[in-house]
Amino acid sequence: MTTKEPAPSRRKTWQKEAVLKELASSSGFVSAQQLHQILTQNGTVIGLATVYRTLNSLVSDGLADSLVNNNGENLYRDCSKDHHHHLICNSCGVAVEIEADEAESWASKIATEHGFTDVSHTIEIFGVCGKCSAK
Amino acid sequence: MTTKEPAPSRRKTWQKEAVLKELASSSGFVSAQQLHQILTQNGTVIGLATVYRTLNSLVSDGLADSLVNNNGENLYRDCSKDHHHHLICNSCGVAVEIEADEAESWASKIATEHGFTDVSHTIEIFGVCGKCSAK
DNA sequence: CTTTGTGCAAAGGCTTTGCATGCTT
DNA sequence: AAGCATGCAAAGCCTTTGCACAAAG
Repeated sequence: MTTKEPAPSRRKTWQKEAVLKELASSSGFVSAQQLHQILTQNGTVIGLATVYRTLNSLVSDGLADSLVNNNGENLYRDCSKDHHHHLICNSCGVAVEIEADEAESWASKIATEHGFTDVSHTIEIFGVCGKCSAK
Repeated sequence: MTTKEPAPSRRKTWQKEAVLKELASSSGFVSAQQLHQILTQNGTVIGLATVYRTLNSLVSDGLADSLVNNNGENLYRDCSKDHHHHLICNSCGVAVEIEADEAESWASKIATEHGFTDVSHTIEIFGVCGKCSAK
């Protein structure tokens, strides 16, 4: 396994700015398809492939974070936002932002103990929220 | 979004036993395709679709856990095994099993506080291991 | 005998890629 | 002018599904 590195973005295009802007104005994680749909609805005509490519380059440039949800979709988030995690309802999909200082420090401690550097992590909790389990 | 529930398994077949047995003898998480490949190599002739279906029913029966990795693949694990997490090297792919009691209890505490039930979580740490960063 | 499980192949959904064209520099 | 970025469509992957046949109860 080798870390793949899509070429970083060298040129400035309105497409990239549009994607980044929309990503920034979204709260929490968004999928590439959602982002594309939102842009389209806003009247921005942009190719789906471009959204994917832009998102991927944003991630490799460290401008965005990504994770994979339980449906196998990639979700993206503006990296400049506070680093936090989510508690996601498997039934209605609602995502609650949670404080994860404890987990944060635990993760970095573990990584350091094992000699790892350039550490990142994925911490997401799934379950069924109160409303849904009441049904 | 609604939690889907494939019908639970009612009949006993050698295919199910083979899948469960192989899952049990695997350490950590395995993908459906890996499992199918292993079974095939062992001389067990079984359909890929059957492996998928069996694995899914094992999960809904609570006999197996599943998660999605960064490539969008579903990974499965025998539920009876210890619950642990991984520290994964982005460069060489080595995966170190880590103790995560702290994180475990933190996760369930958070979920409970927010009224969530049927909780599961994904906690994986990525980084570059000592060997790779030395290169 | 009835019903569920299996196999195979086709279909689905998300993401990546090839290629020609357009835009940035 | 030269080269990266974009769009579109085709191709790739993993997973699910339809259907006929085999097996379990």
